[in-house]
Formats: sequence, structure tokens, C-alpha cells
Amino acid sequence: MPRVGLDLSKIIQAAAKIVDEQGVEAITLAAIARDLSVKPPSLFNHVQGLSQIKRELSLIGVKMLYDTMQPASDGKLGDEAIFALANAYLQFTRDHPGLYEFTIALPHPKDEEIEKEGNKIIALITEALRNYQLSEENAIHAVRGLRSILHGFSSLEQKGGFGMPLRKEESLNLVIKAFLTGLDQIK
Amino acid sequence: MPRVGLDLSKIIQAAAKIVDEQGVEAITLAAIARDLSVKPPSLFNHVQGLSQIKRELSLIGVKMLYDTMQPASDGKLGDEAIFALANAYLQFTRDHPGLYEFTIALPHPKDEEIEKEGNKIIALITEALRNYQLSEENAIHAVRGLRSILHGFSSLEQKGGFGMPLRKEESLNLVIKAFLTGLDQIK
DNA sequence: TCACTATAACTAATGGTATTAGTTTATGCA
DNA sequence: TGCATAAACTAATACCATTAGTTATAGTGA
Repeated sequence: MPRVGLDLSKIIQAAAKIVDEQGVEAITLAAIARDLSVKPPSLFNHVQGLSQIKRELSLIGVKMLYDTMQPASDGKLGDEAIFALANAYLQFTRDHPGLYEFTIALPHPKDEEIEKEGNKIIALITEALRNYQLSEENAIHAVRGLRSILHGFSSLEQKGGFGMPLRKEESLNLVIKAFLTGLDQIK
Repeated sequence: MPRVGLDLSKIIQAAAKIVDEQGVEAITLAAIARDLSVKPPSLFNHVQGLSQIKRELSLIGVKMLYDTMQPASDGKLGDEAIFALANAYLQFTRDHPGLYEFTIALPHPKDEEIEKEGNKIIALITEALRNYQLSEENAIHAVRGLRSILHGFSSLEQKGGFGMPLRKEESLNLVIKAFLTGLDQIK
């Protein structure tokens, strides 16, 4: 019985690799155990079960997304900050499609730790929109709008929803450009 | 052995009810069979397996979404048509959250029948955008943008992504309003 | 009306999954 | 060096999808 030296972190790393390379459907305790050269029950020494693993994937997903977006917008303001955030967001969804899905498909709607991390992302977007002089209420609408654009575009791209070969980054830039331009006039 | 009179349609209806009421995770042959008071193997007399059922859910999902959107925009043009489409889209995702997920999570990327139905939805949006005088290329970008907004907003709402109590329809209207206003200036 | 055929729905069996209980043994610490 | 903790295991249970083979119903033709 050679001890492999498992721990929660190694299990989550293996799980993250599987979802990013093979899709969220492929995440099973059996697959993780295989990847770690261990039998499935061994995982229970370090983890409550599959649902905890999914929860941890959501958590590191949100954290990694924030860590990707934060440096991108740092020091920038207005349009420049928004486009930087958008590019970072899109890049993350391309680099980590599986993990990204877990950032959206929340386990229990009320997981405070995940919610806290998610709020950091929202704060980042809110901050980038600061110099648009929006009312408090419109700022909330605008953040929701930007999140909808970012998630919708990324999700549709992931699922192969865009048939045309036309450059997709160009599409995202145009939506955001139009949205921001229109935002300026609504106030 | 009383014959229940199963057929493909009844099976798909039962499956649709399950995904809309209990979520896409809940769709299993066992659950469908229970709902129809039948043993799981009986389903194989009418269906290839679970993957075909999922494929059929995608197909009727796309068809139903089109049938919801088409009458909404019929006879309208410009902003009015776009907002009508958006409201119909949002309503569909609320009435049929499970079916809606299947319209996005396509089975094999290349299912011609589903793709054909999907193209009818895209044509509807394209038509509604007609009088914005967009170049052919920008029209494609704009359709992608609108789809991103609609899907992103609906998906985030479904997943409980919007915490605030602030009226959500208002948010969607503002994003679209801003997007359309900006679109007018880009050309 | 009756037999016959096609097939709907079944039971039994296989192999995959998560999870729990109970066992063995490696490893770190006294 | 010995011992206690716990890591990894085997065995077992319960669920799932799917296939093979069985039973018997319902519609057809005589």
C-alpha cells in the first residue's frame, strides 16, 4: 500500500485538469482517482464527496477568474479598463472552459465564500465603470449588462454557437463599444 | 403486462417536464420511466438511449423558442421588434429553464436539423435589425451581440447570478437600449 | 371469430458510477 | 523502537444505462 500523498489540493488540481480538458460531464470520482493512480474510496479520506469537489472547483474558478481580471484592468479607467477586463475574461474562458462553467453553475446558491469572491469581480467591473457618471441604480443595471455580454458571448463561443468564421474578438469588441457608447447617452 | 401506449412523443414530453421542473441534472432514463409508470428498458423500444432523448430535447427546445419569438416580433420593426424578441426570449427561459439549457448545450455540434431551426431564430433577429442600415459584416457582429446579451442575461438570472432585488427586466431593457443606441452611431 | 405475427413491456444480467464500512499497513512522533 | 493516526485499501450496497432474451398483448388476415 504505497502512500501517494494525496491531499485536497492535488485532488482539486486533477479535477480541474479533467474539466478543462474533457468537459464538465467528465468529472467523476472514478476519473479523478484514475488520474491520481488511486482507488475511488481513497479520495474520501480528503474530500466529502463529488459535490464538495464541484464546490471547490467553483471556488478556485472564481478566484482564478478574478486573478486574471484584476491585473488586466489595474491602473486603467473607462473604456480602456472595460476592454481590458473583457479580453481577460474571454481569455480565461478559453484557457479554462471547464472551470469557467463551474464559476456560473453555483452549487448551493448561498455559499458565502464563493459569493465573496464573486463580489470582488463585480467590484472590479463597477470600478471600471466609475467615470461614466451613472446613477447608483443605473450602475447596477450597467454591471449586469456587461456581465451578461461577457458571459453570453463566452458561453455561446464555448458551445460552438457562432458558426461564421468572422473574427469573434471583433464581435465582442463591437458589442461592448456599442453598449458603452449607448450608456454614455442614457445617464 | 398492460400496455401503456408509449411513443417517442410521450417520452420526450415526460423528459421535458422533468428538466423544466427539476433541472437538467435530473434527466435520467430511470426518472422518465418512473414518471411514465414503466421500467427503464421499455423506453428502448421507442428511443435509442439517453443521448437521443437529450438530442430531442434540444430540438424541441429550439423549436419552441422560435415559436415563442416569431409571433412576438411579427409585424414589428426596429427597436420595437428587438424588445419584443427580448421579452419573449426571457419569458421562454423562465417558463422552460431546462429546455432552454438544452437549446444551448448542443449534442453533436453538427446536427443539421437542430442547426436549421437555430438558423430560423438567427434570421428573426437579423430581420429585426434590418432597418439599422448595418453593413453585412456589422450585421453579423450585431446579431452575435444581441444573442450574447439575451443568453448571458437569461443564463445569469437562471443561475441566480443577480443578487440585488432591483428589477431585472429593467436591467435587460437598459442593456439593450444602450446597445441599440450605440449601434446607431457605429454603423 | 380465431389464429398468427409483430412488438410493447417485461425480467435478468452486465458494467459503470458514488458512497459506506471495515481492514491493513505505512508513517510520524513519543 | 514501539505505537497511534490515518492513508489507502477491499468488499459491499445502491443506483444508473444498456443489452439479451422472455412473455403476452393487440392488431391483422382468414
